[in-house]
Amino acid sequence: MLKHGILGLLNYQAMTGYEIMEVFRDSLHYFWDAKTSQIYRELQGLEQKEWVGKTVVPQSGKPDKNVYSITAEGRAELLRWLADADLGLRMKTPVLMKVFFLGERSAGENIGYFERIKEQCERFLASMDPIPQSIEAYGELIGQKEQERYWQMTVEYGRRMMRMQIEWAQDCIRRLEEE
Amino acid sequence: MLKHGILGLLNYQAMTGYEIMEVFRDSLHYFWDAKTSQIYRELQGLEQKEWVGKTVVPQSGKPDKNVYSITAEGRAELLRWLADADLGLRMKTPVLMKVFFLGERSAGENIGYFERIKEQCERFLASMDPIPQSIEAYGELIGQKEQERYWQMTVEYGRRMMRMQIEWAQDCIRRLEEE
DNA sequence: TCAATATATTCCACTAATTGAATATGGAAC
DNA sequence: GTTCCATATTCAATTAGTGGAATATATTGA
Repeated sequence: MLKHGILGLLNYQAMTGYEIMEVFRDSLHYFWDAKTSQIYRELQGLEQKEWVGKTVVPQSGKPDKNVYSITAEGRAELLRWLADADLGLRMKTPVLMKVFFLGERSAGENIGYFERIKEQCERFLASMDPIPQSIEAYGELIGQKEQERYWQMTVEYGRRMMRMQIEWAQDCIRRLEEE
Repeated sequence: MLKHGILGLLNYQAMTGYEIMEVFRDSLHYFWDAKTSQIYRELQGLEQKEWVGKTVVPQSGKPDKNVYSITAEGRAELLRWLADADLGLRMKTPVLMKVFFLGERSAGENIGYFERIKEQCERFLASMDPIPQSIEAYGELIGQKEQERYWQMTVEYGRRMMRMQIEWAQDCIRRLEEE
């Protein structure tokens, strides 16, 4: 998955590992968390597969930059992945793994647990407010205005997800308070 | 995560790897998919950590059964994990990794993509109908009636998640049809 | 001027999960 | 009677991801 995410970004423009890390940290972070070390390792893997090429850009003083760009094969792989029958709906939901076993704790403690979920989701929801703006700015910057609508769809998903979790946590609290 | 899920199940009653696999396949599957081989490997890991103990039960004809049961340390670890500050909200959302890069394809193709998401979620939502019943039956079977309410909460999350995704996919289609 | 932050990358040990094959037996259906 | 399914477990190769340290320099702010 991360492999294809990186491929997708390099399809917009050539980038260094550091720049890719920044995009993940600042923009994709809310649906895919990637550690710097993994991004660099994936880049090496992509290079071996010849889905990306590396150009070393010497810099005076600073260490050399490795600028990666997508190859024709890489682009073909990106399109293959997008067309793949796997829609990407399967995912692991760690919060439910915990909730499933919450019976080991007291109802009071668990109400606290759901309150914290609500709080965290509310804070996150609020923090998403400026994202549509920065998406627009980024689209403008890299000259990819047509992509924006899809990026906005991911933000919309994030928002709906947070609202859903807030309502669900509220419902769980109601169930626990009921008796 | 899987480690703690297994620990949670063994906390209800002693089980073989095969029985744990069945629970994952039949009940936890919709929020945590676990391969049989991984369950057996995790059991070995849990045994090494002394969070579970193994009793070999000889069977006539059939190969011996390894029945695992939780230890005092295992139970302590389960409670520690439940009380942990990490609520388990961070997760990877592969569907959004794809949607983010859908701009490489035509609007028509992408409408098809979202239609398939809607269909799959609707099918899944319908398939969840009998789950609350089987949860009740399972709770009765293992004499854990008090746990049921938490299991029902995970089902409720699943339902809300599916409804959210259906509405979101519909919204994405609307956006793509708009112009 | 000192410390912190940003740029830029690499390496390592570890944990987690996937995929699939292999082994072995009992029982039910056809 | 044999094929398939359920029971029951193990092994191996591979991929994916975590967490953190190490290295090196430039710029910014207090």
